[in-house]
Amino acid sequence: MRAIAERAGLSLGSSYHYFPSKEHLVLEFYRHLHELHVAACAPILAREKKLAPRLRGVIRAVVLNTEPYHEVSGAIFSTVANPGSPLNPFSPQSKPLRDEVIGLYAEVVKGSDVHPPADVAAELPRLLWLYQMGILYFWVMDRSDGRSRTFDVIDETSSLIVSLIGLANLPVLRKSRRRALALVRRVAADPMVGPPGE
Amino acid sequence: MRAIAERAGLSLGSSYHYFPSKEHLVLEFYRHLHELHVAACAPILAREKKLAPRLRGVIRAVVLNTEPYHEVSGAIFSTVANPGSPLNPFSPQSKPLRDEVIGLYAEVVKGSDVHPPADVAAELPRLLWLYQMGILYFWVMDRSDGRSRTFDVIDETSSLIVSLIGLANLPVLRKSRRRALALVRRVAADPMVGPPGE
DNA sequence: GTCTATAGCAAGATAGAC
DNA sequence: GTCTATCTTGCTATAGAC
Repeated sequence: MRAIAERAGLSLGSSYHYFPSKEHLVLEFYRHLHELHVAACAPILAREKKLAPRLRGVIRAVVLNTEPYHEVSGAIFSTVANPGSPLNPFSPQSKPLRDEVIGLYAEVVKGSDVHPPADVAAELPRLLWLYQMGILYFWVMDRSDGRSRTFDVIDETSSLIVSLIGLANLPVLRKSRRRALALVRRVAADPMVGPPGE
Repeated sequence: MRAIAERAGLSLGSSYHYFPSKEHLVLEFYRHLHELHVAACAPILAREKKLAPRLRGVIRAVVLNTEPYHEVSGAIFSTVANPGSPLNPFSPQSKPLRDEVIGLYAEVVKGSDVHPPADVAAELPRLLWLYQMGILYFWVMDRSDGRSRTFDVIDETSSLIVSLIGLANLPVLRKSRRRALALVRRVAADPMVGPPGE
């Protein structure tokens, strides 16, 4: 809070005039990042119709957006990782924003040329949100120059995911697919992660 | 440290006679848990020859072992999640123990009836270690009675992983498999995660 | 709205007597 | 080896003057 107040050209005390607590401030910060992200994604989603570049572009945009805060991301992550924290991405307090992000990934899939089977389509946005979380975790740890490792991982994994979706209908994979999706549904029904609109 | 000293029937000051810092204590705690885990796995690995129950048993044993510390696991996780912390599971300081855990998963695969292709076999132990990390993260967040959700996830995912390994040789999956494993090799070469013996 | 000053707390670690 | 007492630091948040 001291560092933030200093950057804002304010005293520590004054910052509490604008935000009642650190948590409120950080939640606003999340929302700010998300709005930047949505704006950065708009041209990508308008231009690209193939799923792979859509997914790749949106995930790359997350990292590019968040890059200015990489230095402090470790500290943020430490507090956010606490299961009891309202800032935890799986917490009920984070649910409104989480649902918006999941909605963005619904748009990534819906506006693409890929039309997965209904059971896949139903869970895919949430799974892609989880994928984004995984990438962000990798990014937090990544100390490579220009974050090249993160971008490498994004390029490869996004391509792999799209390939896997294409293969999901193969008879040999169908049984595993059904079991995996049933599991995702069960876990998502948990109040900690929660379905939209609860 | 205060709480630990109290549980040990010591004063705070005295606890520093046995451990030079909190980090040293926690690393010892990790090692203690790992040794319990190895002991718990021995009968499972001696009895079971099929990969699925071996993996399932070993992962379940991790959770069962760690269950007494679930209440504080969130706090531990908070400090451990920090990329700069020596207690971070991906840190160089954690490497000796990490390699031992990876070795345990090498044993899980090696002693089983499944003989995956060489490229898969080379990276599988590290991937299973990562899988264990993911399960532990889920477990930290899990507030269900008796941790039933975690065990549900373990049962399903371990089975799915073994199925996927069995399918890895299918011609339709071979290309994705090669790309995925190449990526894992590249990332594992990173000093943050690091190959054994560096 | 903004400031300074400080309350209040928790934590890691140390000093020095016994 | 163990204790008590304390240091030091870092943090969130508030009080109250201007």
